[in-house]
Amino acid sequence: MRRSKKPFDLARMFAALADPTRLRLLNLMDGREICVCYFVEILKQSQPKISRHLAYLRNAGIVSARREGKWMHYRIERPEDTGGAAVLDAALRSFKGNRQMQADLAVLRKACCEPRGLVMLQGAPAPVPMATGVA
Amino acid sequence: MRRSKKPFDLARMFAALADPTRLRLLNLMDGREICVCYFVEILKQSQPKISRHLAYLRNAGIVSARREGKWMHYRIERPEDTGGAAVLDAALRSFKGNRQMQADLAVLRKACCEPRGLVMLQGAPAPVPMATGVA
DNA sequence: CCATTATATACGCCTTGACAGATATATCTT
DNA sequence: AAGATATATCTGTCAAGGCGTATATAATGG
Repeated sequence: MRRSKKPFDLARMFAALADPTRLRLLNLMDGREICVCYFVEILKQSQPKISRHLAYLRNAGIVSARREGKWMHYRIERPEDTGGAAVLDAALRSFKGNRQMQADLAVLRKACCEPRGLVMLQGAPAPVPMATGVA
Repeated sequence: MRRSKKPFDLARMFAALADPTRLRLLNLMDGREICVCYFVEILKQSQPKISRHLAYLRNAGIVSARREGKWMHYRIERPEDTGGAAVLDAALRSFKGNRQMQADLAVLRKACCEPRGLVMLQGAPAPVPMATGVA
């Protein structure tokens, strides 16, 4: 049976972006693959809450997950749809000028340099930079 | 009392964009000021529904309204926030590749050329092109 | 002033999704 | 197999917001 590719749902993507916690998660994932424990530690939010928002982003097709032992790594999955990808890129770029987002990235950098400082992150796999995909 | 400018709420803007009807409205407003009756006629949706969605966009600061006699004209209001404006622009551009959006614009063009054909639009003020603001 | 037209808002119903807190699942370690 | 750890899902509660229908408001024309 013909399974024609479902058309990209822009409104759905916007719904996925319509939450401050999810935006912060995407900001942290921008340009790297990163483990759930980092999100929990950096955003200082409950683990179930982080996990639910990640699930939402997964269902919306914006991020993908990869398991590595006990750890789950999340990364941004740029939509194939050109318009969708452009919107997502614009969103990610807009984070650059946002205080909160800058602060989150600062904490991430610090956590990566000295994970022993963050009890939660001892032994956790460090985030891995990725090609951005943005030409 | 200090009324410092409230910071632009990106998540809120995304929430405003997270509805197909509102996206269709924005598409029709892209580059022109246009009267409510056109929305009702082109989207073939109930007048209260259209009006509610326009109110939502107004509250989100994405559009502004201007009264002219019985008619209300709506236009897109680009956010002052650079990132917000960039996201909105990307969204508007993404409509270009969308069937539905293209079809809506085709109906609009037709309605403008021969408003007598649309009973609802007899005597209604025609949409007026605007500078896009996108440099 | 009354009717008509254009638009906005109110009401009631229903779904989605946010949250906290409890619990389930997967993996590793011993 | 029995913890321990990392993450996911379930449960119940609540607020936001979608819809249709009814009604309110604003402007215009007799």
